[in-house]
Amino acid sequence: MYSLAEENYIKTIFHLQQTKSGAVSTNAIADSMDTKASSATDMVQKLAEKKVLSYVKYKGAQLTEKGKKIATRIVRKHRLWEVFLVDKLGFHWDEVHEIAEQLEHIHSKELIKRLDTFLGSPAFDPHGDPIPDEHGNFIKTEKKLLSQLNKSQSGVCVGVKESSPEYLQYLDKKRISIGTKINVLGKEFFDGSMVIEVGRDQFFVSKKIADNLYVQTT
Amino acid sequence: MYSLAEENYIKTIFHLQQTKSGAVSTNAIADSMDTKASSATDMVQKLAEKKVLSYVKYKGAQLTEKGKKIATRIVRKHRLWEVFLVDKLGFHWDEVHEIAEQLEHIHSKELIKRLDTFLGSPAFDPHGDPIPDEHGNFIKTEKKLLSQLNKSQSGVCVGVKESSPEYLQYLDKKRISIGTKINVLGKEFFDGSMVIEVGRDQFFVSKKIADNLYVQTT
DNA sequence: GTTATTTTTTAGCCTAGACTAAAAAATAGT
DNA sequence: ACTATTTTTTAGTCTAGGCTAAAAAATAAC
Repeated sequence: MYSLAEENYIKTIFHLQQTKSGAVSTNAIADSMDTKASSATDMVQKLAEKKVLSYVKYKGAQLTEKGKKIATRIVRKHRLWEVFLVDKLGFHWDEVHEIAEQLEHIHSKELIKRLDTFLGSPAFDPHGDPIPDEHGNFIKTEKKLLSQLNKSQSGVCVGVKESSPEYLQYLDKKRISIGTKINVLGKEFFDGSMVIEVGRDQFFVSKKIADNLYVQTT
Repeated sequence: MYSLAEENYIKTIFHLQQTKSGAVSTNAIADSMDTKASSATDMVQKLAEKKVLSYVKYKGAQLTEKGKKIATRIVRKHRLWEVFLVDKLGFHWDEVHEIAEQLEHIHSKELIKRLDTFLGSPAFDPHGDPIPDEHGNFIKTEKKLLSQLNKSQSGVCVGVKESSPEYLQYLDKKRISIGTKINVLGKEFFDGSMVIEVGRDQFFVSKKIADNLYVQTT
Protein backbone atom coordinates (compact mmCIF):
# COMPACT_ATOMS: atom_id res chain seq x y z
CA MET A 1 0.00 0.00 0.00
CA TYR A 2 1.27 3.43 -0.86
CA SER A 3 0.83 6.62 1.11
CA LEU A 4 -1.14 9.58 -0.14
CA ALA A 5 2.09 11.44 -0.89
CA GLU A 6 3.58 8.49 -2.74
CA GLU A 7 0.45 8.04 -4.85
CA ASN A 8 0.46 11.69 -5.80
CA TYR A 9 4.08 11.56 -6.90
CA ILE A 10 3.49 8.43 -8.95
CA LYS A 11 0.48 9.97 -10.64
CA THR A 12 2.32 13.20 -11.41
CA ILE A 13 5.32 11.40 -12.88
CA PHE A 14 2.99 9.29 -14.97
CA HIS A 15 1.29 12.34 -16.43
CA LEU A 16 4.60 14.07 -17.07
CA GLN A 17 6.04 11.17 -18.98
CA GLN A 18 2.89 11.01 -21.12
CA THR A 19 3.60 14.44 -22.59
CA LYS A 20 7.38 14.56 -22.68
CA SER A 21 9.23 11.38 -23.58
CA GLY A 22 12.30 10.18 -21.68
CA ALA A 23 13.05 10.61 -18.00
CA VAL A 24 11.21 13.17 -15.90
CA SER A 25 13.34 15.71 -14.04
CA THR A 26 12.88 16.28 -10.34
CA ASN A 27 12.32 19.93 -11.07
CA ALA A 28 9.44 19.17 -13.44
CA ILE A 29 7.90 16.99 -10.73
CA ALA A 30 8.34 19.65 -8.10
CA ASP A 31 6.87 22.34 -10.35
CA SER A 32 3.72 20.47 -11.19
CA MET A 33 3.21 19.42 -7.56
CA ASP A 34 3.89 22.80 -6.02
CA THR A 35 6.70 21.51 -3.84
CA LYS A 36 10.44 22.05 -3.93
CA ALA A 37 12.96 20.09 -5.97
CA SER A 38 14.65 18.78 -2.85
CA SER A 39 11.41 17.17 -1.71
CA ALA A 40 10.96 15.59 -5.11
CA THR A 41 14.49 14.21 -5.01
CA ASP A 42 13.85 12.62 -1.62
CA MET A 43 10.64 11.00 -2.77
CA VAL A 44 12.03 9.82 -6.07
CA GLN A 45 14.89 8.11 -4.25
CA LYS A 46 12.43 6.43 -1.94
CA LEU A 47 10.25 5.25 -4.83
CA ALA A 48 13.31 3.97 -6.66
CA GLU A 49 14.09 1.74 -3.69
CA LYS A 50 10.55 0.40 -3.88
CA LYS A 51 11.11 -0.41 -7.58
CA VAL A 52 8.28 1.86 -8.59
CA LEU A 53 10.59 3.84 -10.83
CA SER A 54 14.14 3.88 -12.08
CA TYR A 55 16.24 6.81 -11.13
CA VAL A 56 19.69 7.96 -12.20
CA LYS A 57 21.17 10.87 -10.29
CA TYR A 58 20.94 14.13 -12.19
CA LYS A 59 19.13 12.33 -15.01
CA GLY A 60 15.58 12.06 -13.75
CA ALA A 61 13.03 9.32 -13.10
CA GLN A 62 11.04 6.87 -15.18
CA LEU A 63 8.23 4.67 -13.93
CA THR A 64 8.79 0.92 -14.10
CA GLU A 65 6.03 -1.41 -15.26
CA LYS A 66 5.09 -1.73 -11.61
CA GLY A 67 4.91 2.05 -11.28
CA LYS A 68 2.83 2.44 -14.41
CA LYS A 69 0.38 -0.11 -13.12
CA ILE A 70 -0.04 1.81 -9.88
CA ALA A 71 -0.46 5.04 -11.82
CA THR A 72 -3.09 3.73 -14.20
CA ARG A 73 -5.07 2.33 -11.31
CA ILE A 74 -5.16 5.79 -9.78
CA VAL A 75 -6.06 7.39 -13.10
CA ARG A 76 -8.81 4.82 -13.58
CA LYS A 77 -10.26 5.65 -10.18
CA HIS A 78 -10.01 9.39 -10.78
CA ARG A 79 -11.83 9.23 -14.09
CA LEU A 80 -14.51 6.79 -12.95
CA TRP A 81 -15.30 9.06 -10.03
CA GLU A 82 -15.50 12.03 -12.40
CA VAL A 83 -18.07 10.16 -14.46
CA PHE A 84 -20.00 9.44 -11.29
CA LEU A 85 -19.94 13.07 -10.22
CA VAL A 86 -21.15 14.34 -13.58
CA ASP A 87 -23.51 11.57 -14.71
CA LYS A 88 -25.06 10.65 -11.39
CA LEU A 89 -24.74 13.71 -9.19
CA GLY A 90 -25.17 16.32 -11.90
CA PHE A 91 -21.96 18.25 -11.39
CA HIS A 92 -20.67 20.32 -14.28
CA TRP A 93 -17.50 18.93 -15.86
CA ASP A 94 -15.35 21.79 -14.61
CA GLU A 95 -16.31 21.28 -10.96
CA VAL A 96 -15.25 17.70 -10.49
CA HIS A 97 -11.47 17.63 -10.64
CA GLU A 98 -10.73 18.65 -7.07
CA ILE A 99 -13.21 16.18 -5.59
CA ALA A 100 -11.92 13.38 -7.81
CA GLU A 101 -8.39 14.17 -6.60
CA GLN A 102 -9.59 13.09 -3.17
CA LEU A 103 -11.72 10.16 -4.25
CA GLU A 104 -8.94 8.63 -6.35
CA HIS A 105 -7.11 7.68 -3.16
CA ILE A 106 -9.88 5.51 -1.70
CA HIS A 107 -8.53 1.98 -1.42
CA SER A 108 -10.94 -0.80 -2.38
CA LYS A 109 -10.73 -3.00 -5.43
CA GLU A 110 -14.30 -4.14 -4.99
CA LEU A 111 -15.55 -0.56 -4.80
CA ILE A 112 -14.02 0.34 -8.15
CA LYS A 113 -15.29 -2.82 -9.75
CA ARG A 114 -18.82 -2.07 -8.62
CA LEU A 115 -18.59 1.63 -9.42
CA ASP A 116 -17.48 0.77 -12.95
CA THR A 117 -20.45 -1.56 -13.42
CA PHE A 118 -22.83 0.98 -11.91
CA LEU A 119 -21.65 3.61 -14.40
CA GLY A 120 -21.93 1.20 -17.32
CA SER A 121 -18.19 0.71 -17.78
CA PRO A 122 -17.60 4.08 -19.44
CA ALA A 123 -14.64 4.39 -21.82
CA PHE A 124 -14.21 8.15 -21.39
CA ASP A 125 -14.41 10.63 -18.55
CA PRO A 126 -16.38 13.91 -18.72
CA HIS A 127 -13.34 15.70 -20.17
CA GLY A 128 -13.04 13.16 -22.96
CA ASP A 129 -10.01 11.41 -21.50
CA PRO A 130 -9.97 7.63 -21.85
CA ILE A 131 -10.49 5.51 -18.74
CA PRO A 132 -7.97 2.66 -18.39
CA ASP A 133 -9.50 -0.79 -17.95
CA GLU A 134 -8.78 -2.90 -14.85
CA HIS A 135 -5.55 -4.15 -16.40
CA GLY A 136 -4.34 -0.63 -17.06
CA ASN A 137 -4.94 -0.65 -20.81
CA PHE A 138 -5.83 2.67 -22.37
CA ILE A 139 -7.77 3.23 -25.51
CA LYS A 140 -5.27 5.33 -27.43
CA THR A 141 -7.18 8.22 -28.92
CA GLU A 142 -6.05 10.61 -31.58
CA LYS A 143 -6.85 13.67 -29.54
CA LYS A 144 -6.08 17.01 -31.18
CA LEU A 145 -6.90 20.62 -30.58
CA LEU A 146 -9.62 22.01 -32.80
CA SER A 147 -7.06 24.55 -34.00
CA GLN A 148 -4.95 21.72 -35.42
CA LEU A 149 -7.66 20.69 -37.87
CA ASN A 150 -7.74 22.02 -41.41
CA LYS A 151 -10.50 22.97 -43.81
CA SER A 152 -13.10 20.23 -44.41
CA GLN A 153 -11.75 18.02 -41.63
CA SER A 154 -14.02 17.11 -38.75
CA GLY A 155 -13.84 15.80 -35.19
CA VAL A 156 -15.91 14.96 -32.15
CA CYS A 157 -15.54 17.17 -29.10
CA VAL A 158 -13.90 15.15 -26.33
CA GLY A 159 -12.83 17.81 -23.88
CA VAL A 160 -11.40 21.18 -23.10
CA LYS A 161 -7.86 22.23 -22.31
CA GLU A 162 -8.06 25.12 -19.86
CA SER A 163 -11.60 25.24 -18.55
CA SER A 164 -12.62 28.62 -17.23
CA PRO A 165 -16.28 29.18 -16.38
CA GLU A 166 -16.46 31.83 -19.14
CA TYR A 167 -15.21 29.41 -21.74
CA LEU A 168 -17.53 26.65 -20.69
CA GLN A 169 -20.41 29.09 -20.74
CA TYR A 170 -19.47 30.03 -24.29
CA LEU A 171 -19.50 26.36 -25.28
CA ASP A 172 -22.88 25.87 -23.66
CA LYS A 173 -24.25 28.81 -25.62
CA LYS A 174 -22.95 27.35 -28.84
CA ARG A 175 -24.32 23.95 -27.90
CA ILE A 176 -20.93 22.28 -27.88
CA SER A 177 -20.39 19.49 -25.36
CA ILE A 178 -18.76 16.07 -25.18
CA GLY A 179 -19.78 14.08 -28.22
CA THR A 180 -20.70 17.05 -30.39
CA LYS A 181 -19.53 16.71 -33.97
CA ILE A 182 -17.68 19.68 -35.44
CA ASN A 183 -16.95 20.29 -39.13
CA VAL A 184 -14.33 22.80 -40.15
CA LEU A 185 -15.74 24.71 -43.11
CA GLY A 186 -12.93 27.22 -43.43
CA LYS A 187 -9.70 28.31 -41.81
CA GLU A 188 -7.91 31.64 -42.04
CA PHE A 189 -4.19 31.02 -41.92
CA PHE A 190 -3.35 34.62 -41.03
CA ASP A 191 -4.88 34.49 -37.52
CA GLY A 192 -5.92 30.85 -37.21
CA SER A 193 -9.60 31.68 -36.96
CA MET A 194 -12.14 29.25 -38.35
CA VAL A 195 -15.67 28.87 -39.55
CA ILE A 196 -17.16 25.71 -38.14
CA GLU A 197 -20.40 23.82 -38.33
CA VAL A 198 -22.10 22.49 -35.22
CA GLY A 199 -25.39 20.74 -35.84
CA ARG A 200 -27.00 22.98 -38.44
CA ASP A 201 -25.39 26.16 -37.08
CA GLN A 202 -22.39 27.66 -38.79
CA PHE A 203 -20.28 30.29 -37.08
CA PHE A 204 -16.90 31.91 -36.64
CA VAL A 205 -14.44 30.92 -33.88
CA SER A 206 -11.21 32.69 -32.98
CA LYS A 207 -7.90 30.84 -32.60
CA LYS A 208 -8.18 31.30 -28.84
CA ILE A 209 -11.43 29.37 -28.83
CA ALA A 210 -10.09 26.66 -31.14
CA ASP A 211 -6.93 26.30 -29.06
CA ASN A 212 -8.84 25.16 -26.01
CA LEU A 213 -11.08 22.50 -27.46
CA TYR A 214 -9.98 18.90 -27.83
CA VAL A 215 -11.48 16.88 -30.66
CA GLN A 216 -11.10 13.27 -31.58
CA THR A 217 -10.46 12.54 -35.23
CA THR A 218 -11.35 9.33 -36.95
CA MET B 1 -10.02 22.33 7.95
CA TYR B 2 -9.10 19.40 10.14
CA SER B 3 -6.55 16.71 9.42
CA LEU B 4 -7.42 13.07 9.00
CA ALA B 5 -6.07 12.30 12.46
CA GLU B 6 -8.01 15.15 14.05
CA GLU B 7 -11.23 14.09 12.37
CA ASN B 8 -10.79 10.53 13.58
CA TYR B 9 -10.26 11.66 17.15
CA ILE B 10 -13.29 13.95 17.03
CA LYS B 11 -15.45 11.17 15.64
CA THR B 12 -14.25 8.67 18.23
CA ILE B 13 -14.83 11.04 21.14
CA PHE B 14 -18.29 11.78 19.77
CA HIS B 15 -19.22 8.11 19.70
CA LEU B 16 -17.77 7.51 23.15
CA GLN B 17 -19.77 10.28 24.74
CA GLN B 18 -22.94 8.94 23.09
CA THR B 19 -22.73 5.75 25.12
CA LYS B 20 -21.20 6.92 28.38
CA SER B 21 -22.26 10.29 29.75
CA GLY B 22 -19.77 12.78 31.17
CA ALA B 23 -16.20 13.38 30.06
CA VAL B 24 -14.32 10.81 27.99
CA SER B 25 -11.01 9.60 29.38
CA THR B 26 -7.87 9.65 27.28
CA ASN B 27 -7.50 5.94 27.91
CA ALA B 28 -10.94 5.20 26.50
CA ILE B 29 -10.06 7.20 23.41
CA ALA B 30 -6.74 5.44 22.99
CA ASP B 31 -8.37 2.02 23.42
CA SER B 32 -11.02 2.51 20.79
CA MET B 33 -8.53 4.02 18.34
CA ASP B 34 -5.80 1.46 18.86
CA THR B 35 -3.23 4.03 19.88
CA LYS B 36 -1.52 4.79 23.17
CA ALA B 37 -2.87 7.01 25.94
CA SER B 38 0.02 9.42 25.53
CA SER B 39 -0.90 10.03 21.91
CA ALA B 40 -4.50 10.65 22.90
CA THR B 41 -3.42 13.15 25.54
CA ASP B 42 -1.37 15.07 22.98
CA MET B 43 -4.21 15.25 20.51
CA VAL B 44 -6.81 16.13 23.10
CA GLN B 45 -4.67 19.03 24.24
CA LYS B 46 -4.30 20.21 20.68
CA LEU B 47 -8.04 19.97 20.03
CA ALA B 48 -8.76 21.83 23.26
CA GLU B 49 -6.70 24.76 21.98
CA LYS B 50 -8.79 24.74 18.83
CA LYS B 51 -11.94 24.93 20.98
CA VAL B 52 -13.20 21.66 19.56
CA LEU B 53 -13.46 20.20 23.04
CA SER B 54 -13.02 21.12 26.65
CA TYR B 55 -10.36 19.32 28.55
CA VAL B 56 -9.43 19.23 32.22
CA LYS B 57 -6.22 17.45 33.10
CA TYR B 58 -6.81 14.00 34.55
CA LYS B 59 -10.55 14.47 34.06
CA GLY B 60 -11.05 13.77 30.37
CA ALA B 61 -12.50 15.54 27.34
CA GLN B 62 -15.91 16.70 26.19
CA LEU B 63 -16.77 18.02 22.74
CA THR B 64 -17.95 21.62 22.55
CA GLU B 65 -20.88 22.60 20.33
CA LYS B 66 -18.30 23.30 17.66
CA GLY B 67 -16.81 19.84 18.10
CA LYS B 68 -20.19 18.14 18.00
CA LYS B 69 -20.99 19.92 14.75
CA ILE B 70 -17.78 18.66 13.19
CA ALA B 71 -18.51 15.15 14.45
CA THR B 72 -22.07 15.00 13.15
CA ARG B 73 -20.91 16.21 9.76
CA ILE B 74 -18.50 13.29 9.61
CA VAL B 75 -21.15 10.84 10.82
CA ARG B 76 -23.56 12.20 8.22
CA LYS B 77 -21.02 11.65 5.48
CA HIS B 78 -20.18 8.14 6.73
CA ARG B 79 -23.78 7.03 6.78
CA LEU B 80 -24.76 8.62 3.48
CA TRP B 81 -21.85 6.85 1.81
CA GLU B 82 -22.96 3.58 3.40
CA VAL B 83 -26.39 4.04 1.87
CA PHE B 84 -24.75 4.69 -1.48
CA LEU B 85 -22.60 1.58 -1.24
CA VAL B 86 -25.55 -0.66 -0.36
CA ASP B 87 -28.39 0.89 -2.35
CA LYS B 88 -26.52 1.89 -5.48
CA LEU B 89 -23.52 -0.40 -5.69
CA GLY B 90 -25.15 -3.49 -4.21
CA PHE B 91 -22.72 -4.12 -1.35
CA HIS B 92 -23.96 -6.16 1.57
CA TRP B 93 -24.46 -4.13 4.75
CA ASP B 94 -21.54 -5.79 6.53
CA GLU B 95 -19.01 -4.91 3.82
CA VAL B 96 -19.35 -1.17 3.78
CA HIS B 97 -17.92 0.10 7.05
CA GLU B 98 -14.25 0.13 6.11
CA ILE B 99 -14.85 1.86 2.80
CA ALA B 100 -17.13 4.44 4.42
CA GLU B 101 -14.37 5.11 6.96
CA GLN B 102 -12.33 6.39 4.06
CA LEU B 103 -15.10 8.17 2.20
CA GLU B 104 -16.23 10.08 5.29
CA HIS B 105 -13.09 12.22 5.07
CA ILE B 106 -13.72 13.58 1.56
CA HIS B 107 -14.10 17.33 1.87
CA SER B 108 -16.84 18.91 -0.23
CA LYS B 109 -20.07 20.41 1.01
CA GLU B 110 -21.55 20.37 -2.46
CA LEU B 111 -20.72 16.68 -2.90
CA ILE B 112 -22.62 15.70 0.22
CA LYS B 113 -25.57 17.88 -0.69
CA ARG B 114 -25.82 16.23 -4.07
CA LEU B 115 -25.19 12.74 -2.74
CA ASP B 116 -27.99 13.20 -0.24
CA THR B 117 -30.39 14.27 -2.99
CA PHE B 118 -29.25 11.41 -5.24
CA LEU B 119 -29.99 8.90 -2.50
CA GLY B 120 -33.39 10.43 -1.77
CA SER B 121 -32.39 12.04 1.53
CA PRO B 122 -32.42 8.81 3.52
CA ALA B 123 -33.10 9.02 7.25
CA PHE B 124 -31.31 5.80 8.16
CA ASP B 125 -28.17 4.01 7.06
CA PRO B 126 -28.05 0.30 6.14
CA HIS B 127 -27.42 -0.64 9.79
CA GLY B 128 -30.49 1.26 10.90
CA ASP B 129 -28.58 4.17 12.40
CA PRO B 130 -30.12 7.59 11.88
CA ILE B 131 -28.40 10.00 9.46
CA PRO B 132 -28.01 13.53 10.88
CA ASP B 133 -29.42 16.28 8.67
CA GLU B 134 -27.21 19.09 7.32
CA HIS B 135 -27.58 21.00 10.58
CA GLY B 136 -26.48 18.02 12.62
CA ASN B 137 -29.90 17.10 13.97
CA PHE B 138 -30.48 13.44 14.64
CA ILE B 139 -33.76 11.65 14.65
CA LYS B 140 -33.68 10.13 18.13
CA THR B 141 -34.78 6.57 17.79
CA GLU B 142 -35.80 4.16 20.49
CA LYS B 143 -33.41 1.48 19.39
CA LYS B 144 -33.43 -1.70 21.47
CA LEU B 145 -32.10 -5.18 21.17
CA LEU B 146 -34.67 -7.77 20.18
CA SER B 147 -33.83 -9.56 23.42
CA GLN B 148 -35.07 -6.55 25.40
CA LEU B 149 -38.62 -6.92 24.09
CA ASN B 150 -41.24 -8.87 25.99
CA LYS B 151 -44.12 -11.11 24.95
CA SER B 152 -46.56 -9.49 22.51
CA GLN B 153 -44.36 -6.49 21.91
CA SER B 154 -43.14 -5.77 18.40
CA GLY B 155 -40.48 -3.80 16.58
CA VAL B 156 -39.00 -3.09 13.19
CA CYS B 157 -35.54 -4.42 12.43
CA VAL B 158 -33.15 -1.50 12.09
CA GLY B 159 -29.78 -3.13 12.33
CA VAL B 160 -27.40 -5.65 13.78
CA LYS B 161 -24.92 -5.39 16.60
CA GLU B 162 -22.01 -7.67 15.80
CA SER B 163 -22.32 -8.63 12.17
CA SER B 164 -20.53 -11.83 11.26
CA PRO B 165 -21.15 -13.33 7.84
CA GLU B 166 -22.71 -16.40 9.52
CA TYR B 167 -25.19 -14.26 11.41
CA LEU B 168 -26.16 -12.21 8.40
CA GLN B 169 -26.61 -15.39 6.42
CA TYR B 170 -28.93 -16.68 9.12
CA LEU B 171 -30.97 -13.48 8.91
CA ASP B 172 -31.15 -13.75 5.13
CA LYS B 173 -32.44 -17.32 5.45
CA LYS B 174 -35.13 -16.19 7.87
CA ARG B 175 -35.98 -13.26 5.58
CA ILE B 176 -35.08 -10.65 8.17
CA SER B 177 -33.62 -7.40 6.89
CA ILE B 178 -33.87 -3.67 7.56
CA GLY B 179 -37.54 -2.72 7.80
CA THR B 180 -38.81 -6.21 8.62
CA LYS B 181 -41.50 -6.22 11.29
CA ILE B 182 -41.02 -8.67 14.13
CA ASN B 183 -43.66 -9.72 16.68
CA VAL B 184 -42.63 -11.42 19.88
CA LEU B 185 -45.10 -14.22 20.48
CA GLY B 186 -43.42 -15.71 23.49
CA LYS B 187 -40.36 -15.40 25.68
CA GLU B 188 -38.73 -17.96 27.94
CA PHE B 189 -37.29 -16.22 30.99
CA PHE B 190 -35.01 -19.10 31.91
CA ASP B 191 -32.72 -18.81 28.86
CA GLY B 192 -34.04 -15.68 27.15
CA SER B 193 -35.09 -17.56 24.04
CA MET B 194 -38.12 -16.38 22.09
CA VAL B 195 -40.71 -17.37 19.58
CA ILE B 196 -41.16 -14.63 17.02
CA GLU B 197 -43.29 -13.94 14.00
CA VAL B 198 -41.78 -12.67 10.79
CA GLY B 199 -44.21 -12.18 7.94
CA ARG B 200 -46.39 -15.29 8.25
CA ASP B 201 -43.54 -17.43 9.56
CA GLN B 202 -43.26 -18.24 13.25
CA PHE B 203 -40.08 -19.66 14.69
CA PHE B 204 -37.78 -20.02 17.66
CA VAL B 205 -34.73 -17.79 18.25
CA SER B 206 -32.05 -18.23 20.91
CA LYS B 207 -30.94 -15.41 23.19
CA LYS B 208 -27.72 -15.16 21.21
CA ILE B 209 -29.69 -14.41 18.07
CA ALA B 210 -31.95 -11.93 19.83
CA ASP B 211 -28.99 -10.19 21.45
CA ASN B 212 -27.56 -9.13 18.13
CA LEU B 213 -30.58 -7.65 16.42
CA TYR B 214 -31.60 -4.03 16.86
CA VAL B 215 -35.25 -3.18 16.59
CA GLN B 216 -37.05 0.13 16.66
CA THR B 217 -40.12 0.29 18.83
CA THR B 218 -42.96 2.68 18.27
C1' DG C 1 -5.39 8.19 56.63
C1' DT C 2 -1.54 6.16 54.80
C1' DT C 3 0.07 2.97 51.26
C1' DA C 4 -0.53 0.41 46.83
C1' DT C 5 -2.32 0.45 42.34
C1' DT C 6 -4.10 2.32 38.35
C1' DT C 7 -4.64 6.19 35.25
C1' DT C 8 -2.92 10.12 33.07
C1' DT C 9 0.56 13.21 31.81
C1' DT C 10 5.19 14.65 30.65
C1' DA C 11 9.62 14.22 28.52
C1' DG C 12 12.21 12.61 25.02
C1' DC C 13 12.62 10.04 20.69
C1' DC C 14 11.18 8.35 15.86
C1' DT C 15 9.38 8.63 10.94
C1' DA C 16 7.20 10.80 6.88
C1' DG C 17 7.31 14.53 4.23
C1' DA C 18 7.92 19.08 3.75
C1' DC C 19 11.47 23.15 3.83
C1' DT C 20 16.15 26.25 3.28
C1' DA C 21 20.84 26.83 2.25
C1' DA C 22 24.97 25.09 0.50
C1' DA C 23 27.50 21.93 -2.50
C1' DA C 24 28.00 19.41 -6.71
C1' DA C 25 26.96 18.30 -11.39
C1' DA C 26 25.29 19.53 -15.86
C1' DT C 27 24.53 22.87 -19.36
C1' DA C 28 25.24 27.31 -21.79
C1' DG C 29 27.91 31.32 -23.37
C1' DT C 30 31.71 33.07 -25.26
C1' DA D 1 37.84 24.97 -23.54
C1' DC D 2 36.91 27.55 -19.76
C1' DT D 3 33.82 30.25 -17.05
C1' DA D 4 28.95 31.44 -15.77
C1' DT D 5 24.55 29.85 -14.97
C1' DT D 6 21.14 26.65 -14.10
C1' DT D 7 19.70 22.26 -12.27
C1' DT D 8 19.98 18.75 -8.98
C1' DT D 9 21.44 16.80 -4.80
C1' DT D 10 22.89 16.79 0.00
C1' DA D 11 22.80 18.24 4.69
C1' DG D 12 20.36 19.90 8.26
C1' DT D 13 15.84 21.69 10.23
C1' DC D 14 10.75 21.66 11.12
C1' DT D 15 5.92 19.81 12.11
C1' DA D 16 2.36 16.23 12.70
C1' DG D 17 1.45 12.29 14.85
C1' DG D 18 2.93 8.37 16.55
C1' DC D 19 5.84 5.74 20.36
C1' DT D 20 8.29 4.30 25.26
C1' DA D 21 9.61 5.15 29.83
C1' DA D 22 9.29 7.82 33.83
C1' DA D 23 6.78 11.03 36.79
C1' DA D 24 2.62 12.71 38.82
C1' DA D 25 -2.11 12.55 40.06
C1' DA D 26 -6.22 10.02 41.17
C1' DT D 27 -8.31 6.04 43.02
C1' DA D 28 -8.48 1.77 45.75
C1' DA D 29 -7.13 -1.05 49.70
C1' DC D 30 -6.48 -1.72 54.01
